[in-house]
Amino acid sequence: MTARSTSETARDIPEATVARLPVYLRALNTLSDEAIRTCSSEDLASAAGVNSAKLRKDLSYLGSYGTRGVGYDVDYLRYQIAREIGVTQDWAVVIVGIGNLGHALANYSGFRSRGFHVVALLDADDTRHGEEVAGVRVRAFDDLEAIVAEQGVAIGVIATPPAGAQDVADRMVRCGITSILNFAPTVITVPTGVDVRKVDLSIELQILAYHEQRKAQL
Amino acid sequence: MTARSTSETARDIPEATVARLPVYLRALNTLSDEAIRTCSSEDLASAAGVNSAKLRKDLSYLGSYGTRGVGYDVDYLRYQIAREIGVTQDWAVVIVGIGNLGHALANYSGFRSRGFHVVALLDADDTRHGEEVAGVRVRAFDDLEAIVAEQGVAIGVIATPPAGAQDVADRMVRCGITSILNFAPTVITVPTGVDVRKVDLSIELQILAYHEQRKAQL
DNA sequence: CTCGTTTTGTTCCCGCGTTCACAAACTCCT
DNA sequence: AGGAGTTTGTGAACGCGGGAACAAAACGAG
Repeated sequence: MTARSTSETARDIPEATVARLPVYLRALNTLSDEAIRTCSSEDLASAAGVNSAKLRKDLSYLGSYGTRGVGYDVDYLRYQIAREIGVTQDWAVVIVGIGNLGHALANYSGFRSRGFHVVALLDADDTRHGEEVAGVRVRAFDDLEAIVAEQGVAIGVIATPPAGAQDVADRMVRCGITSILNFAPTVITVPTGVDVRKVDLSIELQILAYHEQRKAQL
Repeated sequence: MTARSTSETARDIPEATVARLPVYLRALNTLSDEAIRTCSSEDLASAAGVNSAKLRKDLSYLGSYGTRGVGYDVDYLRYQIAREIGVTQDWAVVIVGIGNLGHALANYSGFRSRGFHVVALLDADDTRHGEEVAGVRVRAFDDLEAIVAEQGVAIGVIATPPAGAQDVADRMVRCGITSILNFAPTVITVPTGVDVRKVDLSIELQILAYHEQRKAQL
């Protein structure tokens, strides 16, 4: 293990592990709600739907937060993971594109409860401006710069039709946004230093269709 | 390359490749719309946002559909990929849970245009029954068996709150559904032979938050 | 205090996926 | 026809992630 120096340099956690930490966090929240104080790697792994060896290895990247022969303290581990992910602080999020999906995202309770705060809803269609969605007023896309500067937004969500997605991304990047979650079914390119994650509903269905077709061929 | 016998046995395509085929398919559709007849692996790769070597290797799992020195015929390759994925045929899909997200999914045009057909919307809340969403009437969750039997549904989408997701999945499996797309933020377990893919909005944001936090530490 | 039990943290190995690099194959021009 | 130029398809090397297996550490009983 990397020696933890006083400079507190962030160890590099494998990407695959980072993707699972939120799953562990949610499982720990559930356990905590059930008033369970302590759990073994086996318990937590099955709650998270993974192998226990993998879970232990994942947690070992964060540090040594368990007790051999005993297991993990649920609340303590939960805090450590939340801190590592960065959801102990609150993140301001801007959503661009208030169609069906944008609506759903704005109303999604899972954001607020996990440290994300929708500070603005933007849409290019000015007939929607002023409309209120999930307690937030829809504003013009041109307000992006001002909002990002005022509220210190680092994360942007794109829920526009595919044609406009690249433009929105470009503008977000120019404003200083460095993390983008893209729901538009198109490839967007950004400069290095900006992270993009893509969620594509129809691709997921197509992957299922492929396997379904293969099952049918037997 | 595996000799293509007359029995036309489906070669096994790596999972990572399967996940990219829909991306290539979309890129090809775009090229085709632009009246581009032929493209090189370099062209298609950049349109799909991947490395050209990876693209060529991916396509090589399907067969040898390009021409050396020339490239790929856009429409021909498009058809081959569509056939391989299984989106030349139409797939019946049932959506359970007509909240904000269920609404958005029902209205999502990307489904219909890619070979997926929403045949039923189901919700446990009977005050919603009869309501019409995207031209489909919302029905009782208890109608699931009948609908699956009648329409030959193989793919189910879960857009319920997390508490109900496992029950919905169990019932889908009992009806004979063998592919599930889960939007509920919870781990669901299914018997082997059933495929589940998970889309979790808040996990994606948390992954971005992690990287964002790391950038800020510098 | 010592021994047995439990469970973590880690090492080692294997397989998958990515990338490089190049031979094979096709076109075009002379 | 032949050679130069292009582009595919694939063999080989490499690195990352997953899983088994085990040593180290804590606890409890006697």
